[in-house]
Amino acid sequence: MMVESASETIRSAPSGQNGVGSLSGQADGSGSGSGAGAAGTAGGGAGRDAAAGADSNGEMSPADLLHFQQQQALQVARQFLLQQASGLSSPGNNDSKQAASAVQVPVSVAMMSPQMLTPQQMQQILSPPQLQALLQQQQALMLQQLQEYYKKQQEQLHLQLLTQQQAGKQPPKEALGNKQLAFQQQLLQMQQLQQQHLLNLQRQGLVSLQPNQASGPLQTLPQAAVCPTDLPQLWKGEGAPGQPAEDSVKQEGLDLTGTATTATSFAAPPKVSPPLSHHTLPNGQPTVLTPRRDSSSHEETPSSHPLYGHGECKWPGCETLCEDLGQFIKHLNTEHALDDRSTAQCRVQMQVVQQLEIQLAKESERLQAMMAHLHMRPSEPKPFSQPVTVSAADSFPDGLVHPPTSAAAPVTPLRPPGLGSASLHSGGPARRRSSDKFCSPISSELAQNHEFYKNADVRPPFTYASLIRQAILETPDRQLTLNEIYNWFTRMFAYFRRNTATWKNAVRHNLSLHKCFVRVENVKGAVWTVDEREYQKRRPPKMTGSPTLVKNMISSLSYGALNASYQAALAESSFPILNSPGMLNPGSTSSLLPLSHDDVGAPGEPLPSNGSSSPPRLSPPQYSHQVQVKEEPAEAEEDRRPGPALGPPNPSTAGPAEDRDLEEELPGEELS
DNA sequence: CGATTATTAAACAATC
DNA sequence: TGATTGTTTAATAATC
Repeated sequence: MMVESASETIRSAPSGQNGVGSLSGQADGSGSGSGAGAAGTAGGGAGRDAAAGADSNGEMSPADLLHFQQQQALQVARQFLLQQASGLSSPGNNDSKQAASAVQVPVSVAMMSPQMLTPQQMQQILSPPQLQALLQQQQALMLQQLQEYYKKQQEQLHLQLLTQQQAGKQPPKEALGNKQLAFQQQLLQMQQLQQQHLLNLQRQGLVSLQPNQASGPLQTLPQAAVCPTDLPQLWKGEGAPGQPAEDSVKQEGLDLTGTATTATSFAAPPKVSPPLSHHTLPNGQPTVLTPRRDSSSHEETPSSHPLYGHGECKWPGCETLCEDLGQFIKHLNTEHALDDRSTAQCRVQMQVVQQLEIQLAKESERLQAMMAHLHMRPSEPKPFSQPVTVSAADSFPDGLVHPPTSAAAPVTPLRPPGLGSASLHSGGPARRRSSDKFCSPISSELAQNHEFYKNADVRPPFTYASLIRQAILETPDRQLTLNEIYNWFTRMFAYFRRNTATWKNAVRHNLSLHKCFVRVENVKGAVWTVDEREYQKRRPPKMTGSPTLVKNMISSLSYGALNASYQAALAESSFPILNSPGMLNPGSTSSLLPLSHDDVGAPGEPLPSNGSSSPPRLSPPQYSHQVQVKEEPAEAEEDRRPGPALGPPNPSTAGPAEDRDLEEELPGEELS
């Protein structure tokens, strides 16, 4: 124990190395200690890799942003729990316990002290569906509030318009026309705002929240997470355009800034004191919305009371205004003393809570079903998945954003749906090889949960080696430059959008270390390829002798065989899509899986009988198209032949087999 | 418990 | 010159 804790503390130090230290509250607890210990040597701060750290600085924005927002989502959930808990406990301690026991959500846990929970703990306590449900509710609530808010603003606008008309004594037609136009535009834009916000809420952690947090330290963030009224502020907020993220949003946000400000100015509430102070409140009065002039009081009284807010009593059905807390307490004691009426109201409140909980359960069930539906069949034409992959190059920075996909499947739970609880132990490093093993072929699992990993800051349960291999094999020509590999990582995994120095180093390390990765020189530089034989060789030793080995070998063999045909069949269809320059994505995700049956196999050496490099039989259609459309095809071609690679459908005949078989024939070997 | 593998950190050289 | 790319060594944790 001591050791662990020690290592933990130490570990935090290196995290700072990323400069981004701040946010790297580092929930991930990536290394579960491991390397940290090595920190003993740490003294000198990485001369070169520190430089890499700098680069991480650059990337921090989108990536860390994402991470951060996820945290916020958790925070929201946490608050929700807190409120539920307090809502239950405060009104009447009498029956609250029974009520609590009834719930499916571990309210009991929540009652302990949700605030103390770390995101990880939250993740553990709440199953993803539950969390999701919580978030949904929260969102629904906020939406409601938001809509009311905007409705009010619209009314105000109407009013304003009317008064202007009257006051202005029938301004000339065109003037009026203009005004109306402007007005309509405002309405329109307000609607846009609404939608925008809605979207944001839906994506919850995935997108926006841009402006402020860039500039501000994160302390401000946690609370800012949701309050709808904050939005105008955000928009106004001199929009720190720093973020590369989310073009559309940014853009829209900019548009809106102007109008937003005007709109708000109509509606009065000065930016600093939003009319409604708090989101939340499952229990009660969304009425909070009413813009209060004297926001002064509401500004949290030092020792606030859960039933007191906005200068008024929040006891159900009672909105008595109280100047200060003292007065409120007095009011509470007189008006809501322990009597029949109060207890009855308390009971009602409990029922409300119960109802909510039931609803929550239902919603979470529904969510689960939805997720099951969406994730269980990767082959299905992903409705939304056009995003990303703008072809290797620089795609990554925004990889996380746009996908409408995120809108739909967005915040996804914190655990890959496909996996059991196994893989995630909160910070647990992915080193669990268990999952990496045969039991879950990287490709299929990746395919299944690929959306998840893309958006959730969760460490994928695969080894670096298998990931690298996957990246390489996914490309048409089975070769990638180091940088492209990096990009693949960042594109495919939210997790790898942070701590770049660390994992990039690991990637390089793995490339060098494992024989299965072969570096091929190019005119333009070097690319990395996979020597499948080596790769397969690598695994068996690990589990040598184990009874499972045999089993696995067998299964893998059959799997491989099956897969071969499957792959062959798919080769023609999916590949082109994959490669096709223009469209990219839609295929990418789905095509991804058939591609590599990867890890599964690991049949010792059974497959490629040929020790030598002779191109094995296989090779049916393989890549007739090969097209390295990718852009930056340059290097690809180089390797084998300077000529325009595109043409020859059948490369095999083309060149000197030797070097090429190295990479090209790989697919074959895999298959058979 | 020892061997193996994976991860992380870090130093360093070569190259861009 | 600084950044990137590769190699290598070491410490540590997890697994078998």
